[in-house]
Amino acid sequence: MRVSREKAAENRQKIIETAARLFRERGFDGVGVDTIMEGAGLTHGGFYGHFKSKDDLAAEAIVHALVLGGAYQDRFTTLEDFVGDYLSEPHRTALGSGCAVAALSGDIVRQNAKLRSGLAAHLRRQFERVTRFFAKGSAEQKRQRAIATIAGMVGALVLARAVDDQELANEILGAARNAFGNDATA
Amino acid sequence: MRVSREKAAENRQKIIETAARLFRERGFDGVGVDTIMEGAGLTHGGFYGHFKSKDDLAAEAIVHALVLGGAYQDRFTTLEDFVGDYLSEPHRTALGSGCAVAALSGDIVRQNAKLRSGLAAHLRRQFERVTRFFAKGSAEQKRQRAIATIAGMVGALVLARAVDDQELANEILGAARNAFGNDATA
DNA sequence: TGTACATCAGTGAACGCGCGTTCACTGATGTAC
DNA sequence: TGTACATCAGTGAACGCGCGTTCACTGATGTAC
Repeated sequence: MRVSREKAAENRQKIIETAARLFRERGFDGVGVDTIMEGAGLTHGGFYGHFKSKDDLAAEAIVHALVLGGAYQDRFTTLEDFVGDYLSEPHRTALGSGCAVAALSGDIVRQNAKLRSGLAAHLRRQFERVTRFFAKGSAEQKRQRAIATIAGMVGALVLARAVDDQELANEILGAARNAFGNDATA
Repeated sequence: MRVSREKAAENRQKIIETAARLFRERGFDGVGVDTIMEGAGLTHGGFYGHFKSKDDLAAEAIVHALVLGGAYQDRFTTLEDFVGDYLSEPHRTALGSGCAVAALSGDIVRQNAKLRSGLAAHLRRQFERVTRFFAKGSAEQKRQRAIATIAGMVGALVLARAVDDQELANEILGAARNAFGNDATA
Protein backbone atom coordinates (compact mmCIF):
# COMPACT_ATOMS: atom_id res chain seq x y z
CA MET A 1 0.00 0.00 0.00
CA ARG A 2 1.78 3.03 -1.25
CA VAL A 3 1.53 6.13 0.91
CA SER A 4 1.82 9.81 0.07
CA ARG A 5 5.30 11.34 0.01
CA GLU A 6 4.29 13.53 2.91
CA LYS A 7 3.13 10.55 4.93
CA ALA A 8 6.32 8.66 4.08
CA ALA A 9 8.48 11.52 5.35
CA GLU A 10 6.37 11.58 8.49
CA ASN A 11 6.91 7.85 8.94
CA ARG A 12 10.62 8.23 8.53
CA GLN A 13 10.67 10.89 11.22
CA LYS A 14 8.58 8.69 13.49
CA ILE A 15 11.07 5.85 13.07
CA ILE A 16 13.95 8.14 14.03
CA GLU A 17 12.15 9.44 17.09
CA THR A 18 11.11 5.99 18.22
CA ALA A 19 14.64 4.71 17.76
CA ALA A 20 16.11 7.66 19.64
CA ARG A 21 13.85 6.86 22.57
CA LEU A 22 14.31 3.09 22.57
CA PHE A 23 18.08 3.20 22.08
CA ARG A 24 18.37 5.49 25.09
CA GLU A 25 16.14 3.24 27.15
CA ARG A 26 17.61 -0.13 26.25
CA GLY A 27 20.89 0.48 24.49
CA PHE A 28 21.73 -0.08 20.86
CA ASP A 29 21.88 -3.87 21.07
CA GLY A 30 18.83 -3.97 23.30
CA VAL A 31 16.32 -3.05 20.59
CA GLY A 32 15.62 -4.78 17.31
CA VAL A 33 14.55 -3.27 14.01
CA ASP A 34 11.19 -4.99 14.41
CA THR A 35 10.55 -3.33 17.79
CA ILE A 36 11.45 0.08 16.44
CA MET A 37 9.19 -0.29 13.43
CA GLU A 38 6.37 -1.55 15.59
CA GLY A 39 6.86 1.44 17.87
CA ALA A 40 6.53 3.66 14.83
CA GLY A 41 3.31 1.91 13.79
CA LEU A 42 4.80 0.07 10.83
CA THR A 43 5.99 -3.43 9.96
CA HIS A 44 9.66 -4.33 9.92
CA GLY A 45 9.91 -5.06 6.20
CA GLY A 46 9.61 -1.42 5.25
CA PHE A 47 12.62 -0.44 7.26
CA TYR A 48 15.12 -0.73 4.43
CA GLY A 49 13.13 1.63 2.28
CA HIS A 50 14.08 4.33 4.77
CA PHE A 51 17.53 3.36 6.00
CA LYS A 52 20.54 1.53 4.67
CA SER A 53 21.01 -0.46 7.86
CA LYS A 54 20.32 -0.49 11.57
CA ASP A 55 23.66 1.27 12.08
CA ASP A 56 22.60 3.95 9.65
CA LEU A 57 19.45 4.56 11.68
CA ALA A 58 21.45 4.58 14.90
CA ALA A 59 23.57 7.42 13.56
CA GLU A 60 20.52 9.45 12.55
CA ALA A 61 18.70 8.74 15.80
CA ILE A 62 21.61 9.74 17.98
CA VAL A 63 22.29 12.88 16.00
CA HIS A 64 18.60 13.71 16.40
CA ALA A 65 18.85 13.25 20.17
CA LEU A 66 22.02 15.30 20.39
CA VAL A 67 20.45 18.20 18.52
CA LEU A 68 17.55 18.22 20.96
CA GLY A 69 20.09 18.09 23.79
CA GLY A 70 21.81 21.21 22.48
CA ALA A 71 18.52 23.08 22.33
CA TYR A 72 17.62 21.92 25.84
CA GLN A 73 20.67 23.53 27.34
CA ASP A 74 19.94 26.85 25.64
CA ARG A 75 16.72 27.22 27.59
CA PHE A 76 18.41 27.97 30.89
CA THR A 77 19.61 31.34 32.03
CA THR A 78 21.51 30.37 35.16
CA LEU A 79 23.94 27.60 35.95
CA GLU A 80 21.85 26.61 38.94
CA ASP A 81 18.73 26.11 36.84
CA PHE A 82 20.60 24.15 34.20
CA VAL A 83 22.37 21.87 36.66
CA GLY A 84 19.30 21.54 38.86
CA ASP A 85 17.16 20.38 35.97
CA TYR A 86 19.76 18.01 34.56
CA LEU A 87 20.51 16.44 37.93
CA SER A 88 16.86 16.03 38.91
CA GLU A 89 15.01 12.86 39.78
CA PRO A 90 12.73 13.19 36.73
CA HIS A 91 15.75 13.25 34.43
CA ARG A 92 17.29 10.30 36.26
CA THR A 93 14.24 8.16 35.56
CA ALA A 94 13.45 9.55 32.10
CA LEU A 95 16.00 7.54 30.19
CA GLY A 96 14.20 7.59 26.85
CA SER A 97 13.76 11.34 26.61
CA GLY A 98 16.84 12.41 28.55
CA CYS A 99 20.46 13.19 27.80
CA ALA A 100 21.71 10.96 25.01
CA VAL A 101 25.32 11.40 26.05
CA ALA A 102 24.65 9.95 29.48
CA ALA A 103 22.42 7.19 28.13
CA LEU A 104 24.54 6.09 25.18
CA SER A 105 28.13 7.17 25.67
CA GLY A 106 29.13 3.57 26.35
CA ASP A 107 27.52 2.41 23.12
CA ILE A 108 28.85 5.28 21.08
CA VAL A 109 32.48 4.35 21.80
CA ARG A 110 31.85 1.11 19.98
CA GLN A 111 29.94 2.66 17.09
CA ASN A 112 31.27 3.90 13.78
CA ALA A 113 33.64 6.85 13.53
CA LYS A 114 30.98 9.14 12.04
CA LEU A 115 28.95 8.97 15.23
CA ARG A 116 31.94 9.55 17.44
CA SER A 117 32.98 12.65 15.54
CA GLY A 118 29.37 13.83 15.67
CA LEU A 119 29.48 13.47 19.43
CA ALA A 120 32.77 15.37 19.55
CA ALA A 121 31.23 18.23 17.57
CA HIS A 122 28.24 18.26 19.88
CA LEU A 123 30.42 18.38 22.99
CA ARG A 124 32.54 21.18 21.54
CA ARG A 125 29.40 23.24 21.00
CA GLN A 126 28.16 22.45 24.49
CA PHE A 127 31.44 23.41 26.11
CA GLU A 128 31.35 26.67 24.20
CA ARG A 129 27.78 27.50 25.16
CA VAL A 130 28.11 26.53 28.80
CA THR A 131 30.96 28.99 29.38
CA ARG A 132 28.28 31.68 29.43
CA PHE A 133 27.28 30.57 32.93
CA PHE A 134 30.66 31.48 34.38
CA ALA A 135 31.29 35.07 35.35
CA LYS A 136 34.92 35.39 36.31
CA GLY A 137 38.27 34.23 35.07
CA SER A 138 39.96 34.11 31.69
CA ALA A 139 38.25 32.60 28.66
CA GLU A 140 40.43 29.55 29.13
CA GLN A 141 39.43 29.21 32.77
CA LYS A 142 35.77 29.53 31.89
CA ARG A 143 36.12 26.87 29.26
CA GLN A 144 37.84 24.51 31.67
CA ARG A 145 35.10 25.05 34.22
CA ALA A 146 32.45 24.41 31.61
CA ILE A 147 34.12 21.14 30.62
CA ALA A 148 34.55 19.98 34.21
CA THR A 149 30.96 20.91 35.02
CA ILE A 150 29.57 18.96 32.08
CA ALA A 151 31.77 16.00 32.95
CA GLY A 152 30.52 16.12 36.52
CA MET A 153 26.90 16.32 35.43
CA VAL A 154 27.17 13.41 33.01
CA GLY A 155 29.10 11.32 35.52
CA ALA A 156 26.64 11.97 38.31
CA LEU A 157 23.66 11.10 36.12
CA VAL A 158 25.33 7.93 34.88
CA LEU A 159 26.20 6.80 38.41
CA ALA A 160 22.78 7.67 39.80
CA ARG A 161 21.13 5.65 37.07
CA ALA A 162 23.45 2.68 37.40
CA VAL A 163 22.80 2.25 41.09
CA ASP A 164 20.01 0.02 42.37
CA ASP A 165 19.08 2.22 45.32
CA GLN A 166 17.01 5.36 44.91
CA GLU A 167 18.28 6.91 48.09
CA LEU A 168 21.91 6.60 47.02
CA ALA A 169 20.98 7.75 43.52
CA ASN A 170 19.39 10.90 44.85
CA GLU A 171 22.29 11.49 47.21
CA ILE A 172 24.63 11.41 44.23
CA LEU A 173 22.47 13.89 42.33
CA GLY A 174 22.26 16.16 45.37
CA ALA A 175 26.00 16.16 46.00
CA ALA A 176 26.64 16.96 42.34
CA ARG A 177 24.05 19.75 42.36
CA ASN A 178 25.85 21.34 45.29
CA ALA A 179 29.23 20.94 43.70
CA PHE A 180 28.40 22.03 40.16
CA GLY A 181 25.28 24.14 40.56
CA ASN A 182 26.94 27.45 41.33
CA ASP A 183 29.89 29.32 39.97
CA ALA A 184 32.48 28.93 42.72
CA THR A 185 34.47 31.80 41.23
CA ALA A 186 31.67 34.36 41.31
CA MET B 1 40.56 -34.70 29.07
CA ARG B 2 40.04 -34.27 32.74
CA VAL B 3 42.30 -31.74 34.43
CA SER B 4 43.45 -31.46 38.04
CA ARG B 5 41.19 -29.59 40.48
CA GLU B 6 43.91 -27.02 40.87
CA LYS B 7 44.18 -26.51 37.13
CA ALA B 8 40.40 -26.29 36.82
CA ALA B 9 40.24 -23.54 39.45
CA GLU B 10 43.02 -21.76 37.59
CA ASN B 11 41.07 -22.04 34.35
CA ARG B 12 37.96 -20.65 35.99
CA GLN B 13 39.94 -17.67 37.22
CA LYS B 14 41.44 -17.17 33.78
CA ILE B 15 37.94 -17.11 32.26
CA ILE B 16 36.83 -14.45 34.74
CA GLU B 17 39.88 -12.30 34.07
CA THR B 18 39.56 -12.62 30.32
CA ALA B 19 35.88 -11.75 30.50
CA ALA B 20 36.55 -8.76 32.75
CA ARG B 21 38.99 -7.44 30.18
CA LEU B 22 36.93 -8.16 27.08
CA PHE B 23 33.66 -6.87 28.53
CA ARG B 24 35.35 -3.59 29.39
CA GLU B 25 36.88 -3.36 25.93
CA ARG B 26 33.86 -4.31 23.84
CA GLY B 27 30.82 -4.20 26.09
CA PHE B 28 28.74 -7.08 27.32
CA ASP B 29 27.00 -7.74 24.00
CA GLY B 30 30.21 -7.21 22.09
CA VAL B 31 31.90 -10.44 23.18
CA GLY B 32 30.70 -13.99 22.79
CA VAL B 33 31.26 -16.94 25.09
CA ASP B 34 33.45 -18.51 22.41
CA THR B 35 35.75 -15.48 22.29
CA ILE B 36 36.10 -15.42 26.05
CA MET B 37 36.91 -19.12 26.24
CA GLU B 38 39.38 -18.82 23.42
CA GLY B 39 41.00 -15.93 25.23
CA ALA B 40 41.34 -18.14 28.28
CA GLY B 41 42.94 -20.89 26.19
CA LEU B 42 39.94 -23.24 26.24
CA THR B 43 37.12 -24.30 23.93
CA HIS B 44 33.64 -22.91 24.30
CA GLY B 45 31.96 -26.18 25.26
CA GLY B 46 33.53 -26.27 28.69
CA PHE B 47 32.05 -22.95 29.65
CA TYR B 48 28.94 -24.35 31.31
CA GLY B 49 31.00 -26.50 33.60
CA HIS B 50 32.18 -23.28 35.22
CA PHE B 51 29.21 -20.92 34.94
CA LYS B 52 25.46 -21.17 34.83
CA SER B 53 25.16 -18.69 31.98
CA LYS B 54 26.88 -15.79 30.26
CA ASP B 55 25.02 -13.45 32.61
CA ASP B 56 26.36 -15.38 35.56
CA LEU B 57 29.90 -14.89 34.29
CA ALA B 58 29.22 -11.22 33.64
CA ALA B 59 28.28 -10.74 37.28
CA GLU B 60 31.45 -12.48 38.49
CA ALA B 61 33.66 -10.67 36.02
CA ILE B 62 32.34 -7.25 36.90
CA VAL B 63 32.54 -7.90 40.63
CA HIS B 64 36.14 -8.99 40.04
CA ALA B 65 36.90 -5.76 38.21
CA LEU B 66 35.20 -3.66 40.88
CA VAL B 67 37.24 -5.28 43.64
CA LEU B 68 40.43 -4.47 41.78
CA GLY B 69 39.12 -0.94 41.32
CA GLY B 70 38.68 -0.55 45.06
CA ALA B 71 42.23 -1.69 45.72
CA TYR B 72 43.53 0.64 43.03
CA GLN B 73 42.15 3.70 44.75
CA ASP B 74 43.74 2.71 48.08
CA ARG B 75 47.22 3.03 46.62
CA PHE B 76 47.14 6.81 46.46
CA THR B 77 48.00 9.16 49.29
CA THR B 78 46.93 12.47 47.79
CA LEU B 79 43.89 13.54 45.84
CA GLU B 80 46.13 14.97 43.14
CA ASP B 81 47.87 11.64 42.58
CA PHE B 82 44.61 9.74 42.51
CA VAL B 83 42.86 12.08 40.12
CA GLY B 84 46.00 12.53 38.02
CA ASP B 85 46.37 8.81 37.50
CA TYR B 86 42.69 8.19 36.82
CA LEU B 87 42.41 11.05 34.36
CA SER B 88 45.59 10.18 32.48
CA GLU B 89 46.00 9.35 28.83
CA PRO B 90 47.12 5.78 29.63
CA HIS B 91 43.90 5.16 31.53
CA ARG B 92 41.87 6.72 28.75
CA THR B 93 43.26 4.24 26.22
CA ALA B 94 43.48 1.23 28.56
CA LEU B 95 39.84 0.25 28.39
CA GLY B 96 40.35 -3.42 29.22
CA SER B 97 42.32 -2.92 32.40
CA GLY B 98 40.80 0.38 33.50
CA CYS B 99 37.87 1.52 35.59
CA ALA B 100 34.96 -0.86 35.18
CA VAL B 101 32.44 1.74 36.26
CA ALA B 102 33.44 4.06 33.44
CA ALA B 103 33.65 1.24 30.90
CA LEU B 104 30.46 -0.62 31.77
CA SER B 105 28.07 1.66 33.62
CA GLY B 106 25.85 1.82 30.57
CA ASP B 107 25.69 -1.96 30.35
CA ILE B 108 25.22 -2.43 34.08
CA VAL B 109 21.99 -0.41 34.10
CA ARG B 110 20.50 -3.05 31.85
CA GLN B 111 21.91 -6.02 33.73
CA ASN B 112 20.31 -7.96 36.55
CA ALA B 113 19.57 -6.42 39.94
CA LYS B 114 22.35 -8.33 41.67
CA LEU B 115 24.97 -6.55 39.62
CA ARG B 116 23.39 -3.17 40.18
CA SER B 117 23.31 -3.60 43.92
CA GLY B 118 26.92 -4.82 43.76
CA LEU B 119 27.82 -1.60 42.00
CA ALA B 120 25.94 0.42 44.61
CA ALA B 121 27.89 -1.29 47.39
CA HIS B 122 31.13 -0.62 45.55
CA LEU B 123 30.31 3.05 45.08
CA ARG B 124 29.34 3.43 48.74
CA ARG B 125 32.73 2.05 49.76
CA GLN B 126 34.50 4.31 47.28
CA PHE B 127 32.67 7.41 48.49
CA GLU B 128 33.61 6.51 52.05
CA ARG B 129 37.27 5.93 51.26
CA VAL B 130 37.69 8.99 49.07
CA THR B 131 36.59 11.34 51.84
CA ARG B 132 40.05 10.84 53.30
CA PHE B 133 41.48 13.15 50.63
CA PHE B 134 39.50 16.11 51.90
CA ALA B 135 40.87 18.07 54.79
CA LYS B 136 38.26 20.58 55.85
CA GLY B 137 34.53 20.74 56.37
CA SER B 138 32.01 18.56 58.13
CA ALA B 139 31.83 14.83 57.52
CA GLU B 140 28.77 15.47 55.37
CA GLN B 141 30.59 18.10 53.32
CA LYS B 142 33.54 15.79 52.80
CA ARG B 143 31.26 13.03 51.66
CA GLN B 144 29.50 15.31 49.20
CA ARG B 145 32.83 16.44 47.82
CA ALA B 146 33.96 12.84 47.48
CA ILE B 147 30.79 11.95 45.56
CA ALA B 148 31.04 14.95 43.26
CA THR B 149 34.72 14.27 42.64
CA ILE B 150 34.10 10.65 41.70
CA ALA B 151 31.20 11.66 39.47
CA GLY B 152 33.42 14.22 37.77
CA MET B 153 36.21 11.71 37.25
CA VAL B 154 33.93 9.05 35.80
CA GLY B 155 32.15 11.56 33.58
CA ALA B 156 35.38 13.03 32.26
CA LEU B 157 36.82 9.61 31.46
CA VAL B 158 33.62 8.53 29.74
CA LEU B 159 33.48 11.68 27.62
CA ALA B 160 37.18 11.57 26.77
CA ARG B 161 36.81 7.99 25.59
CA ALA B 162 33.63 8.60 23.62
CA VAL B 163 35.12 11.39 21.57
CA ASP B 164 36.89 10.74 18.27
CA ASP B 165 39.55 13.39 18.71
CA GLN B 166 42.57 12.87 20.92
CA GLU B 167 43.17 16.54 21.38
CA LEU B 168 39.66 17.16 22.66
CA ALA B 169 39.87 14.01 24.77
CA ASN B 170 43.02 15.20 26.46
CA GLU B 171 41.58 18.67 26.94
CA ILE B 172 38.64 17.12 28.79
CA LEU B 173 40.99 15.11 30.99
CA GLY B 174 43.12 18.18 31.69
CA ALA B 175 40.17 20.38 32.59
CA ALA B 176 38.86 17.71 34.94
CA ARG B 177 42.28 17.23 36.54
CA ASN B 178 42.39 20.95 37.28
CA ALA B 179 38.87 20.99 38.64
CA PHE B 180 38.97 17.82 40.73
CA GLY B 181 42.66 17.30 41.44
CA ASN B 182 42.98 19.49 44.49
CA ASP B 183 40.92 20.07 47.57
CA ALA B 184 39.43 23.50 46.95
CA THR B 185 38.63 23.77 50.64
CA ALA B 186 42.17 23.25 51.90
C1' DT C 1 -11.20 16.77 -15.41
C1' DG C 2 -10.93 11.91 -16.27
C1' DT C 3 -8.52 7.60 -17.51
C1' DA C 4 -4.57 4.29 -17.80
C1' DC C 5 -0.43 3.14 -16.35
C1' DA C 6 3.92 3.44 -13.79
C1' DT C 7 5.85 4.05 -9.45
C1' DC C 8 6.95 2.89 -5.05
C1' DA C 9 5.83 2.81 0.41
C1' DG C 10 4.61 -0.67 3.01
C1' DT C 11 3.60 -5.87 3.99
C1' DG C 12 4.81 -10.29 5.68
C1' DA C 13 7.16 -14.53 4.70
C1' DA C 14 11.64 -16.33 4.37
C1' DC C 15 16.68 -16.52 4.67
C1' DG C 16 20.98 -16.97 6.95
C1' DC C 17 24.19 -15.97 10.27
C1' DG C 18 25.79 -15.45 15.02
C1' DC C 19 25.62 -16.86 19.41
C1' DG C 20 24.07 -18.91 23.80
C1' DT C 21 23.39 -23.40 25.19
C1' DT C 22 23.29 -28.62 25.14
C1' DC C 23 25.20 -33.10 24.75
C1' DA C 24 27.69 -37.40 23.74
C1' DC C 25 32.22 -38.38 24.10
C1' DT C 26 37.29 -38.49 25.64
C1' DG C 27 40.88 -39.36 28.50
C1' DA C 28 43.36 -37.74 32.52
C1' DT C 29 42.62 -37.34 37.53
C1' DG C 30 41.18 -39.06 41.81
C1' DT C 31 39.96 -42.83 44.78
C1' DA C 32 38.95 -47.40 46.68
C1' DC C 33 41.04 -51.56 47.76
C1' DT D 1 52.76 -48.67 46.38
C1' DG D 2 50.16 -50.52 42.59
C1' DT D 3 45.88 -51.62 40.06
C1' DA D 4 40.96 -51.01 38.52
C1' DC D 5 37.39 -48.24 38.22
C1' DA D 6 34.64 -44.02 38.78
C1' DT D 7 34.60 -39.31 38.12
C1' DC D 8 34.52 -35.25 35.70
C1' DA D 9 37.10 -31.07 33.10
C1' DG D 10 37.39 -30.20 28.69
C1' DT D 11 36.21 -31.08 23.52
C1' DG D 12 33.74 -30.18 19.41
C1' DA D 13 29.58 -31.00 16.89
C1' DA D 14 24.91 -29.72 16.85
C1' DC D 15 20.67 -27.26 18.13
C1' DG D 16 17.58 -23.48 18.14
C1' DC D 17 16.35 -18.95 18.63
C1' DG D 18 16.71 -14.02 17.66
C1' DC D 19 17.58 -10.68 14.63
C1' DG D 20 19.32 -8.08 10.61
C1' DT D 21 18.32 -8.27 5.97
C1' DT D 22 16.06 -9.63 1.48
C1' DC D 23 12.33 -10.24 -1.65
C1' DA D 24 8.02 -11.04 -4.17
C1' DC D 25 3.89 -8.92 -3.77
C1' DT D 26 0.04 -5.37 -2.92
C1' DG D 27 -2.45 -1.51 -3.73
C1' DA D 28 -2.58 3.47 -3.20
C1' DT D 29 -0.24 7.56 -5.11
C1' DG D 30 1.52 10.20 -8.74
C1' DT D 31 1.79 11.30 -13.57
C1' DA D 32 1.21 11.38 -18.61
C1' DC D 33 -2.05 12.20 -22.00
